[in-house]
Amino acid sequence: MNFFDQVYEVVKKIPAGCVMTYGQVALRLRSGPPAARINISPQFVGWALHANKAGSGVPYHRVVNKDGRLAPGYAFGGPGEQKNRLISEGVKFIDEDHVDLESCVL
DNA sequence: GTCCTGACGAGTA
DNA sequence: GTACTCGCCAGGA
Repeated sequence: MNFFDQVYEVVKKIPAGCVMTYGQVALRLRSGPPAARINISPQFVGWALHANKAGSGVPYHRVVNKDGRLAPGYAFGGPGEQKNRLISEGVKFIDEDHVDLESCVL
C-alpha cells in the first residue's frame, strides 16, 4: 500500500456528481487513518493519478485543482473529454472551464 | 545508484 | 495584489 493506492482509494470514494480538489485529497490523506497517513503535497496527488492508467476504475476526472479547473489536457482524450464525463455525471459548471466546487464539498 | 522531473498549493517578499 | 520559492514522494532516464 503506497501513497499511490491511497490516493486511488480516496478518489474512488468520490461519489458520482461530486468533485474534489487536489488539496482536498492531499488533506484527506494527511488526516486519514494514522496507519496509512502520509505527508503528501497536492502535486503528487495529480502525479499519482497521471501515473495511473486510465481505465483502472479510478474516476480521476472528478479531481480538479483548487480553482475548480480541470487538468490542462493530460486527462483522457483532453479536457473536453474530462468535462464531458463530469457533465454526464451531473457535476455543475460555473464556467466553461470551472466546475462548481460548492455542488459537493466533502 | 543518482539526479531530475512531475496534473499543485501555501506562504513570503 | 502579484510573483516567486519551497515542500512533498516516487518513478523514469
